[in-house]
Amino acid sequence: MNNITDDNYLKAIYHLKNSEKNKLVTPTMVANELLIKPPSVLEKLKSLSARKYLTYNKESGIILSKTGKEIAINVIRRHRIWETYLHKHLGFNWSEVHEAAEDLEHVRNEKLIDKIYEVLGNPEFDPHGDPIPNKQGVFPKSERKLLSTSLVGCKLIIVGVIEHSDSFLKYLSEININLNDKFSIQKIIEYDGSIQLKNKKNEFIQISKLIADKIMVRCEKVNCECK
Amino acid sequence: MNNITDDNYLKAIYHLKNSEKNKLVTPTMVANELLIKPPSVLEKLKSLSARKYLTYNKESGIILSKTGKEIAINVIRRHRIWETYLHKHLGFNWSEVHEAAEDLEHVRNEKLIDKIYEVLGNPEFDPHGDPIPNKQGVFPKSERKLLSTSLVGCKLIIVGVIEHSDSFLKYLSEININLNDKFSIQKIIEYDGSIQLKNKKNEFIQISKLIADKIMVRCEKVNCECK
DNA sequence: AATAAGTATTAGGCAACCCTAACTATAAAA
DNA sequence: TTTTATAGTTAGGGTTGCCTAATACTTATT
Repeated sequence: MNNITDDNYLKAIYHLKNSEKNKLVTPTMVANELLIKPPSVLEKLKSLSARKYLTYNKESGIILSKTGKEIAINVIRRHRIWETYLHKHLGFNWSEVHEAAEDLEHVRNEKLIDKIYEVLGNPEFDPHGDPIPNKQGVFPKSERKLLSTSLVGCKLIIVGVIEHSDSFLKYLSEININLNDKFSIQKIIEYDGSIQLKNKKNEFIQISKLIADKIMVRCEKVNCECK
Repeated sequence: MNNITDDNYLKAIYHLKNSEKNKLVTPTMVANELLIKPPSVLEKLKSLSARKYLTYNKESGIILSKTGKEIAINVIRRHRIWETYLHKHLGFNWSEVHEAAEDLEHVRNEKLIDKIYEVLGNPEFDPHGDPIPNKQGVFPKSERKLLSTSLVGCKLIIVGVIEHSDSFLKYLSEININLNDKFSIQKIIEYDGSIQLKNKKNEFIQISKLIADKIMVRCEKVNCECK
């Protein structure tokens, strides 16, 4: 439970690095992510870099060191394991898990996290479809891609979402799209990029491009053009 | 997760009040309990009393207000529910539960604590035999008494321990005394107050007065003199 | 009553985190 | 190129939570 702030900074930096690939991570980006002001970030960066968790300069931005990355991955690991546990063992739904996990991720008791990981059967993905790194910090491989990059005829399985907001997750539940559901792509409207899906019950579901950009899928059609 | 320090102060004060009944709670006692120095306590007391969680003056010592007591009981409730959960659902033993619970007790997600309490079947006692207050803050009744106040012939069931230290709990396990075990009292040595117990397998276990002072029991012999 | 011992308090400091205000680069736009 | 934003930085502040040193009380003990 010590160093909750360190945890949060390192996690935020890690996330930023991975979301905006190739772009560099700046103090202002971190400030926005953590809902604080840039000077606070600057100050903390000094402390974190003094402890060799990262380096920072204007040219290359903030770069996590090996140790810094390990800590961040560990926080993410704990977060996702808890989310999975809350979902599978305590009946929390898609949109409820995040908040509780946000606190639980800071509990550093190793035996505890090992135990619930084991009880869950060493899962590779959390209830949002996000990969759970193993104890060595290695993420599982998967051929996930954005729904919006799929083609007519793709046989899809929903493997994850990019946005975790309550409203988004609730919307998905409402239109009957849930993790591990299977769909085929019926039609893609050129005009606005919206997609018509067909589910197992032969019902049709219409999805806007905006939504399709936030859903991760795996295409199970052999040799599909989409890959 | 906010106000972890407030939680810890209020919990410490509550515990002190209840352990040293009738005695008044002083700043130095709190400092010792929390492993900090008296001036830190004095300072915090100002803040807590400004927020009406307690009152303090030299004559009556530190006295929790209704709200203060509620918060303390809630922390204790969360702690004991987690301990029970770790023990029953995650296979932690007697001496392992405390440390993890010390962090988990600060996670304030109500749905989470309600859920695990429910999954456990609304238990009334934790793995150390300590009572778990219900959601309204009411502790369950029980006729527990110290083993050291028992008499020859008592038919006892172990319902709790007063000390939670690792070494103590490990010792009890080693000499084969565990929660809910049943014993009868075979002999009491006047000279040093040590007690000879007989277990269900007719094995004898010798216990010093010091140990007997830290074990809570319930006597199941009808109309026993010990009450 | 005088000394010793321990408790309560005040004063003054330090570190962690966060903030606003103000200044400096830097990059985009006019 | 000059203006205008925007991002980065520094300076200076506030709060919380903890500390040491010094002082003021109390309470035993001699």
